[in-house]
Amino acid sequence: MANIRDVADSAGVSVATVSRTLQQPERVSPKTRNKVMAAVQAVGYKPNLMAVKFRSGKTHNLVVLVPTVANVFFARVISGMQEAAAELGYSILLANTLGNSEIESHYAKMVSTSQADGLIQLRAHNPFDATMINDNGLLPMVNACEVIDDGQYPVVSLDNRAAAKAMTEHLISLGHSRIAMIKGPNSSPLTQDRLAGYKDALTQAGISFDENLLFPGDFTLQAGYNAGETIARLKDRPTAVFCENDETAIGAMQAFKQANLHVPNDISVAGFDDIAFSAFVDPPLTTIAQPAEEFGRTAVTLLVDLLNGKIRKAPKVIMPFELIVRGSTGKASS
Amino acid sequence: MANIRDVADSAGVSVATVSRTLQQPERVSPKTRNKVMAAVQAVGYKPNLMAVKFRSGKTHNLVVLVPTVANVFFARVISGMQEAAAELGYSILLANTLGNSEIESHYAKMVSTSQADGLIQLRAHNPFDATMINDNGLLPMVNACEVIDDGQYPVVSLDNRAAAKAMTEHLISLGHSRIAMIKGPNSSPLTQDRLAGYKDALTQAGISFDENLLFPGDFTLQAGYNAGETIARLKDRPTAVFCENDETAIGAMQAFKQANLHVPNDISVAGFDDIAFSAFVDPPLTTIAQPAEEFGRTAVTLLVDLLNGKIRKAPKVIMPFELIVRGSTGKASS
DNA sequence: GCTTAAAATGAAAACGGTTACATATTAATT
DNA sequence: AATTAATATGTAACCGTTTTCATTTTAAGC
Repeated sequence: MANIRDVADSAGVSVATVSRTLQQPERVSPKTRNKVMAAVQAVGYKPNLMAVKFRSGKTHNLVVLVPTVANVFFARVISGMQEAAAELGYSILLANTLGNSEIESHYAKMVSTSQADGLIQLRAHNPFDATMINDNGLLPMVNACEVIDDGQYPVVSLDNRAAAKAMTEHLISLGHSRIAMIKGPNSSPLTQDRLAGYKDALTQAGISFDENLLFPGDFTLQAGYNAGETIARLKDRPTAVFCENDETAIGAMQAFKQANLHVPNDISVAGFDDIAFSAFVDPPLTTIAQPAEEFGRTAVTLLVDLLNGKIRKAPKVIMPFELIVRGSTGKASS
Repeated sequence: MANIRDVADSAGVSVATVSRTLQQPERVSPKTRNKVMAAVQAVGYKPNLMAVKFRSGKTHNLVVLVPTVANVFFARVISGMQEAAAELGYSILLANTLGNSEIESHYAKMVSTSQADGLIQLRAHNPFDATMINDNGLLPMVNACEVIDDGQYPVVSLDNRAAAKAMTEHLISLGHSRIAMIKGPNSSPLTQDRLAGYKDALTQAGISFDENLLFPGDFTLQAGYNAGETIARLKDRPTAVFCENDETAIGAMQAFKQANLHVPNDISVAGFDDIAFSAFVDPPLTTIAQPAEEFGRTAVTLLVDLLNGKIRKAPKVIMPFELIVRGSTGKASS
């Protein structure tokens, strides 16, 4: 494998000149620039980027911790990240953590071991023990989507509370007053925020909150199905179910159908995220759309700014949401 | 940031001893080992892995080119990869190529620029121009899932032809003889193989192949929906539709429902892949299950063997499939 | 044409580890 | 206790770049 010295010899210049030609072409005369470029071609030179990154101390790699790439919403976020990263000259190292904190640590350590410049977390908690904290005590990190905002790190998030309130208001406006909620994991801030928004809307409409209408879930199809089965069997069945994500909603709808309940005539179902499948289930799912790709783009941009010292105080970016009304929600069947 | 020299000074030994303590602990006496370990703690030493990888020439990174992480089947494959990689001491660098050959090149070049040791492709074609081919003319690469087998690289694949034949036989056994197929992109070898299997079964059953029952698609929900709409409108409608993946099948089912066709009474629908959603649509989808995680594990294992020179001739691994019969296929309504 | 500033280039020292080789220490053998 | 082998440690070269600093070349100003 040809190295920079081979190029230098072939071009009859010093290695410094070769390096400069490649890094800052304007700093070398057009004449030598051409000589060097020709030599690069001639010897088939490919810079050893491991050496470059080592020497320069900048890897231009960003680690992204994603709970599971199987989540179609995250997949869209990742697409946005990759776009923005490419534009800014960075590579994304995607870590599919599966909620496993060992895997999380493994990849997070890439920052403290100089394999990556910064970190983006799509799932906010405090995964980082002291061993992976860098010198000034703060990792170059951005939290996106699911954030715990302790003011230390930049965050890009949705106003989940407002979105959940908007969806609940939609259901109330259709005449529903017994509205169940299938939650995400209690440990998730998303769950808390969406629950709060749900309560906000109830309170505002003068509907008293009923703890018994809350059902546990974990954002999976199966959990939605399980909760749906339970709900279908209730004597005093709610007329609407608000699910904290679309997978849950699709699972619940399936359970309702198998229990011979018609959606939305017998029971309305609403989701959250607007994943691609939601438009193709029967009936199509009413949900909250999030600008997923934009989440990714913003997170990357923020992180790169942070790395370049362009950010002093940790900013908070709130992304807009949109209520998408489809066929799965309808008038309450009193 | 403390470096190896700081540790050496603190422990009162040479840098070589520190390096040995960390890399091959058995080669240093227990006494100094303890001294060094204590010093590592004391100064908060974190090896600069960029330096290690540069010096040793082994990055222990594997690049994985995935057409789109949004494909839930690929997501499972990736999970398997990450597992196997972790066990073998490798990191997966996931590249979401979106079919964009620039992104593909960008990440594939990580191998020729010493940022990664090898490459796994989940979508086989010939993306690599000469500039990214290494010295001996061959990249350390494994093709998985969707493979063009030119005998040069190890492959891990499914017998798509046999699987498609099995599914078609299933439909024939239910009395169907007019069986449509919604294809994937023609450029994909998967499409060709599955089409061949479909024809095999028809031929074997003495059913003549009808070109007009072939419908274009691209593995997306929308494409399935579009094809489904077309099929629903046909005067001489087929009684079954075999879709080359589950997304397509789910899209088609939705179109059928909106056209007031009942699945499977009016028309049977079959998919391929057995993604999680398939069990939760109405009716649940008959499909072909693939050992997705095992695909990933095998691909990684193969690549690491290749890197370690344990493989001489490019092996071909064929993974098993399973026909999963659910509610979307039923007796032909003559 | 001479002086001076600016631009282009080269020599060599880093960067932070690993590792071959030399040397010192310890253990084994007689 | 002396000799030898085995083990432990140290010295220094090296990996392929970038970058500082010194030097040379070119351009500018008068």
